[in-house]
Amino acid sequence: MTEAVGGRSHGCGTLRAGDAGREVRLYGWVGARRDHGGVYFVDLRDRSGIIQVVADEEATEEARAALAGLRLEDCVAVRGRVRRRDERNRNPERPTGEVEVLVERVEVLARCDRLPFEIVDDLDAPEELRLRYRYLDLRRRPMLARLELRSRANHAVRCQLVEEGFLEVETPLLTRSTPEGARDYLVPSRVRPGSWYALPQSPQLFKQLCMVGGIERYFQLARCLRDEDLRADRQPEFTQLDLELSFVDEEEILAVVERVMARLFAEILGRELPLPLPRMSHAEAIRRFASDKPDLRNPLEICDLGRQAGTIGFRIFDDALAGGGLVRGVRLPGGARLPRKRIDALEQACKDAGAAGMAWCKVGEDGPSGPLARFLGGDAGAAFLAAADCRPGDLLAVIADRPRRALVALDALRRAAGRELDLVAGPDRLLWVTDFPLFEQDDDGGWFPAHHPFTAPHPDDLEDLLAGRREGIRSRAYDLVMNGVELGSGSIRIHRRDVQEAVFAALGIGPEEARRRFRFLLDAFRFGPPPHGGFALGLDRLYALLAGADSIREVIAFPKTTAGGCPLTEAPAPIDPEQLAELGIRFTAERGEAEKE
RNA sequence: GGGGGUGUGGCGCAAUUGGUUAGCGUACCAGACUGUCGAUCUGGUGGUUGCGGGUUCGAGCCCCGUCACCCUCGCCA
Repeated sequence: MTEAVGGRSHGCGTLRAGDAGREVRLYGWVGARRDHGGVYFVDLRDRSGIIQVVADEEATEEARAALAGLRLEDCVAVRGRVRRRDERNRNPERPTGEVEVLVERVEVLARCDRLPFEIVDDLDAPEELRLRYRYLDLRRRPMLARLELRSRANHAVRCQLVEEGFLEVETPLLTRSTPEGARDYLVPSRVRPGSWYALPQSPQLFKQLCMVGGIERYFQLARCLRDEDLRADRQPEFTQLDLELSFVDEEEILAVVERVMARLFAEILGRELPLPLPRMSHAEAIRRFASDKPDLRNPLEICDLGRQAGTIGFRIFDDALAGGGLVRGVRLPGGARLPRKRIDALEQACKDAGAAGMAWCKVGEDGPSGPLARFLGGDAGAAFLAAADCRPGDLLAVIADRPRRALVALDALRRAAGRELDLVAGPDRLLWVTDFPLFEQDDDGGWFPAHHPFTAPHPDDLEDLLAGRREGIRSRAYDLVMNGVELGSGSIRIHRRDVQEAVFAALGIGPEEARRRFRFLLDAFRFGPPPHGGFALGLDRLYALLAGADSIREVIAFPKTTAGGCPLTEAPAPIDPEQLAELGIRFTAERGEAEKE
């Protein structure tokens, strides 16, 4: 490669005692330097690992000077001879710690400026800074390890599915708006001014078209784009393992996904994932955990106090029930010993989740105490506590609110209580949540698809659906949940025209609107569509869990900030007026001002 | 769109109730040191306290606005 050193012969991290005496040519970056005024050490690092390069009295004066002149993170080539270290100088902390490379020749390939942050494993720098210099962040071992994990996991997924007869198919990025319900990213068409592409929120319709096309078993590591606000577990662009199968029912789809998960557990974590995974209906999950993605490592459960809450004379409960709301609580076994401050923290968690407050009482040997206690004196109070199965030493926390908000608060309460009492423990807990409702209702009473409008209804509810009912209709949709995180979801799709029409009708989508939005799919379904269904697994979330990372940004090479920006490229950015003119686009005055400069 | 948090040399932090010249570690620069391994020791450079305004004799600290980032509710099937 370079004339002075010669072509690369080894990776730094690969050298072992058996290589002693060998001449090696290494390429990499300068890590720590240690200068003893006569003997110089440099930790040379490449992707394979770190090796100590040394210049002592055996090295030429020129080589010693060259090594001593290196700075942190210079990119260099080194030629030298591997030698075994004296016993007292070995470093058992490192795989290469038995050897070192006596330098013969050093060539600086590129100097490094002063660094914005240190290249160390336990870096504590602002994330924004790490993102602006992501290429430096990636030099850190933990980042490299996460990207390696991601690459190995992607490979394992592909191997498993190809072995099972799946075909990897790429679908368009420039497409038209699809029915997922999120905001689209739009791309203007130059050749057809006024018309726009949409970037895919998922390949949903294309994979169904693949089924009509006879692919039978499709998969893709698909990039998906949604213009919505971000979170620690949400990016505007993310990757999902998208798959679809023909001529199968739920059982085969769930089994395939389970085998993929088991393979990932085996290859990435080195652990066996016991199959089949447990299943729970959506209704049961809501009832017991106030969540459609319960963390089963948390043993706390929700109790419904709606029947007793109206009998104790507490106006907040009465009002909630009168307004069609819920009164439900969480019993914290042994929670009576919690100090007031910790209980306040629980209430704050409920308030943060949108609840007006949290009623609570401690249960003692001689009756309840705390704010709620004065309503719990008589038989009604005893019945109330009994309904929650309270025993002396417990803390009972109760939420009374409109149904949706109550459930959000109860979920938050359960999570916070699990944290406060340190109850969330044990091995990873995966489960299927099944029998989701087909439709959900927004606060204005409008109905929308809980999954998407091509989800098949549960066979037992088909008659009700065709009769025009919406409430309580179950679907053939299912979610995969791990440790309280929704990893993915899927469903059996509708392939019967009358059922599809009934669903559209239930959603208030008339025949014209249906044709306008989904014509290509409805057309395709005229030509002998096979029964089919599929699944989509959020790989960023899954890999974050497998890597033990707090945020999916840690397993994405170049992630966005919560405002959807990229600190590295400074995207999104204003563009030239000429580009806009060519596309026939003009900003409104207000926006135009903002974009000027 | 709503709520909360953070913002002080490149980076991590400190600075009494508002009070002298904004301090420490690390990185960086220079010097010393022949076996270190996140080397050590000595010395040094480096700050418009995110930005704008206000209160005050006096603001890193108090008030208002704004920006960026993070968390969260809505939103995202």
